Amino acid sequence: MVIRQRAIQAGEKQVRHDAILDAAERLLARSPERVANVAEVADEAGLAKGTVYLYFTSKEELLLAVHERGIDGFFREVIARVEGDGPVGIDDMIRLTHHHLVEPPLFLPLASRCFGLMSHSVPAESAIAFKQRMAARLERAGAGIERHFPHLSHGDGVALLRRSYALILGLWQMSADVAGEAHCALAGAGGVSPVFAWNYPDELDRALRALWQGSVAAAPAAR
Amino acid sequence: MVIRQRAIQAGEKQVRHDAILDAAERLLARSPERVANVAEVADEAGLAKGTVYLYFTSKEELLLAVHERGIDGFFREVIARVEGDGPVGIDDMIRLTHHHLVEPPLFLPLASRCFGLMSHSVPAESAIAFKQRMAARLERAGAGIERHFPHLSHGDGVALLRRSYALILGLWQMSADVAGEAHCALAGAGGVSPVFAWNYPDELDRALRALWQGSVAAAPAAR
Amino acid sequence: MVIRQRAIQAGEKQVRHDAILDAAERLLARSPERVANVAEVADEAGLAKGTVYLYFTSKEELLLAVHERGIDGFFREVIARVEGDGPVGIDDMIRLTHHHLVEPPLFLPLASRCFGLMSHSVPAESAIAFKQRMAARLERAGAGIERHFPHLSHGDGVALLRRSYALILGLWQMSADVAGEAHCALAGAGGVSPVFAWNYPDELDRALRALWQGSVAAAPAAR
Amino acid sequence: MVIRQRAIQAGEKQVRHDAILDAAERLLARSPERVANVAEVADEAGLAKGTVYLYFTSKEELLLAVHERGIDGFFREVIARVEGDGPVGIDDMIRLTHHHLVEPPLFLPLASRCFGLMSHSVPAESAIAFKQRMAARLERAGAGIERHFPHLSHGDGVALLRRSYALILGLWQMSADVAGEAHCALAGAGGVSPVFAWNYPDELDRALRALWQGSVAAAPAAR
DNA sequence: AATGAATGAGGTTTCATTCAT
DNA sequence: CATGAATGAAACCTCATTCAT
Repeated sequence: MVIRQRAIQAGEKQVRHDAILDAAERLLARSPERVANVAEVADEAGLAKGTVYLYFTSKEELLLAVHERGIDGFFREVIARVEGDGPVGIDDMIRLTHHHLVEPPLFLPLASRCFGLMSHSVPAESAIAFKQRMAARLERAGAGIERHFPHLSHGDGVALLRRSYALILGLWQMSADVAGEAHCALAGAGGVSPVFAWNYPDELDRALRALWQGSVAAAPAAR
Repeated sequence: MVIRQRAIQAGEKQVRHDAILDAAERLLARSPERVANVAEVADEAGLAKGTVYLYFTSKEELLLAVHERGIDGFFREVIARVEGDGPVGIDDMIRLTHHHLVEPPLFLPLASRCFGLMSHSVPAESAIAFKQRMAARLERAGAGIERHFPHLSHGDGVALLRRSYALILGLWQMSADVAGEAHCALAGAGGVSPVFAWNYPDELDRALRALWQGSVAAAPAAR
Repeated sequence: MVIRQRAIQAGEKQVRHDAILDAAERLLARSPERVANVAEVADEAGLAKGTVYLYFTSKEELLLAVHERGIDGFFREVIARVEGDGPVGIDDMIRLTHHHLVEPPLFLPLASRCFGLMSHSVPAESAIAFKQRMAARLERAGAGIERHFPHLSHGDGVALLRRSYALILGLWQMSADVAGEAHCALAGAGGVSPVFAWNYPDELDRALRALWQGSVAAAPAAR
Repeated sequence: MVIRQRAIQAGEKQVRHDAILDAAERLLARSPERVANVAEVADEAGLAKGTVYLYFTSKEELLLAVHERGIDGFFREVIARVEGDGPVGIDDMIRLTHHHLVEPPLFLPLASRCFGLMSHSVPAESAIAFKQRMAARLERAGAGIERHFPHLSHGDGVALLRRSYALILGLWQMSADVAGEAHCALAGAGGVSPVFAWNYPDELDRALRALWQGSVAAAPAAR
């Protein structure tokens, strides 16, 4: 392996850090059905295996970082919107969701894989730190949302986001479930049954819309 | 290992088949954080490793079968209720959900693990067959539900079940997420933040109730 | 790898167990300067890596077993001699030592490597069991020796063996010390210095003889 | 890492050289059960990893140097004593041994680890140089001892030191052997067996005393 | 049918050493 | 001289699956 430019300064290190995340992301996106091993990630990043371990404590932490970056992109824009001056409606929120969480081919598979993968392997400290960063984002986004939908009271924004995320993830898993191709095949074949007459993006759309409409209306669901 | 009586007749085979599922279920329930390996399952069932492969093509198929049995229990009772004579309300549905899906310690971890585990490892045929059995149950349950909630139109029952399941699974994963213990710790510590001020069973209850109330009311969410 | 005859019965298993030990021994003897890895051992035994782990919990336990077998051969013959009818003299003991511990090319390198290697890695249970088996042998051999050398009192036999072993090991390490070849080179070159004018087998001989003579004489060293 | 003053002059280099040895020694003493890695040594010395390699060809050479320094301290005092004017007795020698070799927590673990570690990794040149320095010390000490114990003839002093060292090292390894804690446990439990009824310092004391007494008496062991 | 011995691919992590800066 | 980022070989062990008995 050619010795690449060394990352001496903090900025350069950040670049390399991100390059590794990019590599992992590319691999994940390329074949969502499996988790790349560290050797592959290093290779994809044009680095040696050991170098990856200079930037990430373990493979799990690397995956968690990729995941977090995906979430972060979503939250940053949500927060920018809800804390900005313009009006924010349900459609805007759904559009953001699609753009950041549904369309990128890697987000959902990774999110789905992060459970079970990390619960066990990530040291408690990292897990807590992750959760705290997450909480900060959630809280800010939730509060912002509450400002835009006057019928929401304190805590409703966060709860809404939580349920949205549950739907996003849960529905995706149901569609990706056992052999998604099979799903398509059956949908085409059986045809009429409402069991197969759905596809993930549309169904998510409807479900989210129902959830939000039900929540921001005059008589919101209990927090 | 003692050589047990050979299962010659179909009935005996079914018994052995179920014994293996029972064993896997016990192990899963005993330590939900890990997936038992085949040797352990065989051991727990009082059989040899090779014997497991006489009844299940692969480990994945075995897990899928355990999962399906869990789902089946739920659907059988749902169908019995909605096709029975008595009245059925939202509370009844939520109670059944809790009883079959939330309370058994193994269901959710397993369901969660079934994605990603099976999507790629289970041969298409098995996957299709699984989906078809699933579809049949769903359809019957969905239709039954539609009869009990007059504002639902055709297909709404199935959609409602689908979204319910998404919430059940999605919320559980969020709570089990990265190191559930960390969650508890933070909940106790920070205290005030609505981000941590929730627990799975209660939140699921509220979310399901909101979903169903919103759906079965006069102006249901679009299918 | 060709599937070799399976070891079904206990006897066959013992054979395979020993075959693995033999393989490890051969490798150790072939290149005493390094510890073979498990893959090599398996290969040398004509087995797969995994098979080695069927017979030994870990690599350390395997090495410990090789070591113990070497010791065992020595003790078995010592015990046979001292518990037999014939007379036993110092020369006999020294001869046995040479035959079992000095001449086999693997014993000393392995013994030397067993410290530090195992202290950390072998679980306490195994270590205790090993020590207990060792103690039993030592005690029997020590008691037998005391019967043949009337001036020895209780415990002197064991102490004598202990010190003998210390000399065997300590002197060997000094000679094998930093690059044994260098030793030879210097011995030939400088010539006259008593520092280099010794070789392991002879020096061990003299040291053991002095130790035993001093110990079994009328006024033995304090236990 | 702060860029420390560069060592331009020979004296400064020696200081840095020793600082590295000190660091290695401290780490070894702090946790005798493991060999520190180069990064730790550098860190402990307040230097960068690469700097260590400016002063030592390899990790092995570094360890060898630490070891040699330990031996050197012993020999320097021994030589001072035996070449001094006062009388020197067996007790004095044993006292020196304890002070320099037994009591420092790092000496024996390191000495023990030096075999096998170095035999193959240290280039011949270094090994020869090491041995020659060692020989010079040994010879001087041996000769001095012969002057103080009139029954010793030429070469006996060196042989005595050699055997002493073998006992020191050999016995230590036997006591440190497989899981020293186990040893203690068994010693407390079984109680009566002479196999466990010993501890290193006392046994070494007795063994050395016996060796020296037997050697310096009128009829010494053959050289 | 049942067994369980044998297989061997597969992945993570450590760390001595090098060398661009 | 000093640094520390980068390297990549090396080694362990697990476990799903096969197949001789």
